[in-house]
Amino acid sequence: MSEMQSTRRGRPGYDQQGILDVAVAAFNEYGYDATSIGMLAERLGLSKSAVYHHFGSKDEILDRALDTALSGLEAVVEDPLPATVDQDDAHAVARLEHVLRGAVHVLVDQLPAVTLLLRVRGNTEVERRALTRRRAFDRRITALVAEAQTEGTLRADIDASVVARLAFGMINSIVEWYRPGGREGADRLADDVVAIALDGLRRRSGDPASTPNS
Amino acid sequence: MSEMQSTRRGRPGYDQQGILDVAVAAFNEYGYDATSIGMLAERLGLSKSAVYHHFGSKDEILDRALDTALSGLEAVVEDPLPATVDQDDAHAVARLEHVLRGAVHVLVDQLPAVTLLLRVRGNTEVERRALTRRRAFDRRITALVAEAQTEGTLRADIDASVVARLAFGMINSIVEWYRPGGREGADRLADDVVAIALDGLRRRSGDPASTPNS
DNA sequence: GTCTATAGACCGATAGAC
DNA sequence: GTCTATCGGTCTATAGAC
Repeated sequence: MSEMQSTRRGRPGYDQQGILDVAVAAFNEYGYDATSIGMLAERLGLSKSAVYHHFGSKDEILDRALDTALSGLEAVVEDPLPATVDQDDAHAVARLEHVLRGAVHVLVDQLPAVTLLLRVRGNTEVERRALTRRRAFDRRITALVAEAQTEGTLRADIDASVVARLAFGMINSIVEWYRPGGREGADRLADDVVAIALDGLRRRSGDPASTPNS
Repeated sequence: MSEMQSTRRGRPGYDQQGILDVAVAAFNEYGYDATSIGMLAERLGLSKSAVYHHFGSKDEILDRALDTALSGLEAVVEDPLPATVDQDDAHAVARLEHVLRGAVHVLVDQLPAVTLLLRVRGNTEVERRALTRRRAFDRRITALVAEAQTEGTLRADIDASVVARLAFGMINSIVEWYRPGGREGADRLADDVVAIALDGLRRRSGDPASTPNS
């Protein structure tokens, strides 16, 4: 967000966000380590030194990109439910469904940054800080699952942290194949994820007949 | 498999499999690109040249490791169901469940190799060949899902390829957190995956009460 | 089968001119 | 804000002795 291409003056060139977009795309394409500053400079039509004018180090570029993804995800768990379905006996499961849908949307809206985040392994200090924030996010999801199990709306025969990990494993895997402009929109995709995770794929007696809509 | 530590003769040292194990562990820890032959040599207690005696290139090590994972997964889809539940109206869904469980087991048994496979992005010829084999595997899963939808045992309101991708996204995400020797065994984990994917997390009226068993 | 030594290329980062 | 030039370091791979 920040300033867009509103009132930039002086010599034309890249601002930090413009360089960031190109860098994240390259990191996702080749991997962070395999992407040199020289390659970024080439893609930007700049020299290496010009890139170093905008960012102090390669690590700093990564840091900024990961913050974009993490901020988006953190906003999802902090976003309270629009108080429509409030205060009944399915409060936690409704919040969980809300969070699952929100996560799918963040993932689709910030696809490059989230893709980068999910490939971080913790080999540098910047990466370890990002993983710490990711784990805090995971703990909040696990707590939400446990709450829904306690209120009786979620099956309680599977460990809450395993549920949280598998559910978000399913969501996170979307970055491996989702491409904007495809047939599947974010809303539809969120519907599919929620349908599988909460209600399951198996058709039970009493289900209405349905046909594929691809 | 092949020969194990049976009848090796001559100067003691590593065979290809021994080097492979160390290499895959290092690739997973630091990433393939960030792992130098020098680091492998150091871990093995050998020189760089000694490593090049066993493998012609870094790429060849990767190729062999990916083949291990892919062979395991391919064996799962080719493995016919033990003909117990054969020939009823739930043939395809039973085969799908069998494949889901088999995939979890391969993933747990060959954790390092599968982990490596799932991080391949297709930047070299070796990686692209591996991705081609992975896509062929995905297509067979999608076909199985479509078959189960046609026979009426799986809900048909979600595109078969989306179902296949999300289900295997959930399974594949296990490599991100599963560690051998943990509380969760492979069988138990496969139960959990099948329970969520096929029956869903939501508790429905009529479900027996249950308690967590962590 | 393992070693030392070295080649040739590329890396991240800096200095300083314009 | 962008450039050229360059430093010190690391990488994959090869050559050849033992």
